[in-house]
Amino acid sequence: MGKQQWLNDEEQATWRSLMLATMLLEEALDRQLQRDAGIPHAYYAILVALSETPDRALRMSELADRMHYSQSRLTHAVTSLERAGLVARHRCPTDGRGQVATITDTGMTSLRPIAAGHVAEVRRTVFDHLSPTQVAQLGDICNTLLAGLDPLRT
Amino acid sequence: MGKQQWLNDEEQATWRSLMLATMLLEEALDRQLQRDAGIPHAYYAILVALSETPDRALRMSELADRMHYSQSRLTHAVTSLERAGLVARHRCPTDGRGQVATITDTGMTSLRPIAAGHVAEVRRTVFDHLSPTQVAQLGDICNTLLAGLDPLRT
DNA sequence: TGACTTTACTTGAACTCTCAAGTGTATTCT
DNA sequence: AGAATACACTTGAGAGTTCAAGTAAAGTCA
Repeated sequence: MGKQQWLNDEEQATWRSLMLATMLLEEALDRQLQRDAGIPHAYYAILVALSETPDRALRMSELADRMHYSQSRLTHAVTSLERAGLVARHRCPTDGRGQVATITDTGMTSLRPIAAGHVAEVRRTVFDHLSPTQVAQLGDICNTLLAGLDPLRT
Repeated sequence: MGKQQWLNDEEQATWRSLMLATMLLEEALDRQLQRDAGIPHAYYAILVALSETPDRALRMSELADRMHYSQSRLTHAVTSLERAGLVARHRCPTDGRGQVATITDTGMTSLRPIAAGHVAEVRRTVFDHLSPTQVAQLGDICNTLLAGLDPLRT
């Protein structure tokens, strides 16, 4: 009744390919970054987000929102990045509850070669294999899914 | 030289959408299974693999290969599933080093409604939003990527 | 046969993430 | 102002994954 319960053959095949491809892709990205930079992909993404900000700093909550990470996840991550000297934390001047995370000079300096290695891996695993048409198709498909997955998107 | 170092705008946009979509999708799948079945997606996949096998049993190494999990990951997972009574482990009769994992009757009985709930979530998050053309495109793209990601594939 | 190597799996520690609970600071309401 | 509530972030425990090291049973070869 209403919705069918199972996937048809084409959906099934696509689903299995998607699950396997995303799993292997994430593993490849994590392995490369862990090997060459000693940080997981999720932490690298935080550094990138901070580095792209005008003053290299963001409130914890704003950063968590942009990354789509939970506050707790972000706190743990920033704690670790702080220990590594790549990020610093300061009290927010305008809100006593808040904290501002900043990427340090060391972080910025480290990031450049790390980003180059990461992009090379992204090329190697993904874009080297896809035609421009496929890149466009994949982008459309992901944006379609995001509309359903991410209620915060416009 | 040779390869360009960065991504162009279209690649960049596709890449960010892909990373976000796969992250949110996995979170949705894990949350649904954790909530309704008390197991993570990776463990659910093990149950499915065992249930699809003729005699509901597989050698640990064979199972690890099929799942693309490390031996260690599988050992930990099966240990947990065994504690939950969903899987059993026996010594392999033909190889003293080996272990055979079996999905128990309890496991099989539990699996049916769990699978139904999972498939509903997959539909809700993915296939309800994609046209048949997009499903085919996505399948092609993933298979293309898998050829590069998974050296074990023919 | 007996040493050597390989294979199959397990173990334990370190790390990341989630979830629930906790701390301290604004904000709101009367 | 004072009480109640909401917000920003942290903390700690539990669970899953990885990695390196460990155990034990085959297989190999002199």
